[in-house]
Amino acid sequence: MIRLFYFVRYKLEERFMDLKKLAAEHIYSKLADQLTFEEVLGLVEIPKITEHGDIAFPCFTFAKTMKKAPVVIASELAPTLAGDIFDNVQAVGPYVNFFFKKTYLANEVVHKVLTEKSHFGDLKIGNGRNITIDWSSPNIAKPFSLGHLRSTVIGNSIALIANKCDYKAIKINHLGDWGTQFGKLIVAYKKWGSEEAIKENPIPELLKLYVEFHEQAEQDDDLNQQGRDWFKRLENGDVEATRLWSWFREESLKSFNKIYDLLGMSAEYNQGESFYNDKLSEITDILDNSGLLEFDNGAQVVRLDEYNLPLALIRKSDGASLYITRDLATAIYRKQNFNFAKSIYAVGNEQTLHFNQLKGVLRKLGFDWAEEMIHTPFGLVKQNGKKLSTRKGKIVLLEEVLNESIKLAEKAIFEKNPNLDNKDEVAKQVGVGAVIFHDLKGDRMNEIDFNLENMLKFEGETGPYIQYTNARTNSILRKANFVETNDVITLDDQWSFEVVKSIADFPRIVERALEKYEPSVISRYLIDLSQSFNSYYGHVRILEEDAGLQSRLSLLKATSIVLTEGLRLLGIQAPKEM
RNA sequence: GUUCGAGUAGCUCAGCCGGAUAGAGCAUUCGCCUUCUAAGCGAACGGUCGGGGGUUCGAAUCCCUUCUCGAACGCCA
Repeated sequence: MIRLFYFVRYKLEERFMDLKKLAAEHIYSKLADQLTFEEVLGLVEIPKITEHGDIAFPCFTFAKTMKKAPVVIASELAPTLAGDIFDNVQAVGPYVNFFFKKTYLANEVVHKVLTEKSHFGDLKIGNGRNITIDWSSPNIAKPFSLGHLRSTVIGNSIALIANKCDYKAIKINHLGDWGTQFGKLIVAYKKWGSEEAIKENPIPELLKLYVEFHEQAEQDDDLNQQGRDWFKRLENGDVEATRLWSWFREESLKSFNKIYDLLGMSAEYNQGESFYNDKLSEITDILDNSGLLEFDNGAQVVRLDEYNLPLALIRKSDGASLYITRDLATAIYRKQNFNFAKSIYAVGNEQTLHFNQLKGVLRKLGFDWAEEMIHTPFGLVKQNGKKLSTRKGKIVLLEEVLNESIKLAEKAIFEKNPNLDNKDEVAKQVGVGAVIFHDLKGDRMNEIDFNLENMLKFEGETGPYIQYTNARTNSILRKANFVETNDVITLDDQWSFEVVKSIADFPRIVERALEKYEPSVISRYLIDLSQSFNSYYGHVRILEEDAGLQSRLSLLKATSIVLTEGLRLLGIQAPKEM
């Protein structure tokens, strides 16, 4: 009874949306006495070569039980596996190859997308539960670097993907707004700074002070002590220290917000490190009462041998807290206030050990939700094979990169489509889109060697290429005054079929992107879909006045919906014209 | 040294819960705008999937080993 219910639901909701499942269900219905549905699903695969059909069923595993050669089994099996959703089911060597009926699949897929619109691919996985995302987290008084761009863009996309899967994503900007460096900055400001200069040009001036401090401190160690003293005063609520700190923080936030506006991204909460200043006592009590703390060379540590991790240093010899202490308080605060189903940290690869230790300590403290803390690391941004260093003033300013990209987009529009209405807006969408896509195109863990020229390419596997493909579909739909109908889709050429199959894949892609917390699953997919579409466009004339016109336009509409939605999941706009 | 990550075409990468002839983009060469946006399409060129061993009917993919590169590794964050 339960099984039947499942089966009916499955048919209604998913039947047409996943070629593998669709074929597996069919094969299972013929081989139910020999295999379970899951076994069939595990065996079916999508062949690399189109001549081998849309779905292949390898017969090697039957060879032993049936005591026959796989080739023989395949040829015997093929005729029994035919069905009305297939044009052709044939044995080729040890495989049974299935060819879907193109018109059937095109009709199902296109109508489903036109009906569901941007909700196509929505998945009911999260049941409305919260996911917190430790997001962006630039350091106050330092420029917004390309490293923070990665956290911003990756975390934002993971949030959007989670929301599509029925989670409620909460991005929390864990600003680096506390620590000894503010003591140092205060020292530098008092020695060399000017109020007017900072008001005029906040971040570059603050950066100048920061760099100057580190240069001077190399000669004069007393400066470091003065820095520590001023930070102590700040912690103790000294009026002057607090005033300067607040001012630096405000000026920095203003300039960060300019960048967030440009990217079209924002946090649900700005809760930086300073936010937890008055929330450390709880974790301190928990640790003191846990019996886990041990003294080691004067400092207090927690051993994590059972996780094969080096011990975690929790408290300095002078009793002061450390990074991990603050992060423990942060994790507990987030659990208490947001009751997250998962807590994601979009933070660089170099902090993997830190997060493993954080998780280990929480686990030893008996918090079982530590299992739901997920660090989604990403590779470093380098230049000429070297890490970018703020301290030496070697840094690439994100704002300049974005503005340069927008300028190039303007130039491209001026050359290619000078009559475009809202040039400025589109240039912004394309320029910013190029930078975002470049960051999200590859595996998170890949290191990025910064290269402005590569970053600002608008041809090939780029953001603008996807946007252009979408603009193309919209241009044709406009020209044709397209109106949706319920007419049966009659597409049966090979090029449109590739587009149909790619569209049908979208829900699975969303699911996979969520499973792996990997935006590049989406970006890769969008490249595939765009290539399929552009190939179709190159081979078939869409605006031909014949019986298939409405079908072709419907496919374009469906393609546009999926491209737009996919770009949205990356945090990229999809202009209808460019 | 220990622990992670990575090594696939000249360059940047995809494929990695094993499957049939290892795929894209860039670069190079050639072709396609008097009909839908050429930010495009088609074609050519380009490979000891770091090396070695193993498991398997079958390995770029799994296991072992080795080399190379990167990151992290106690009082910074």
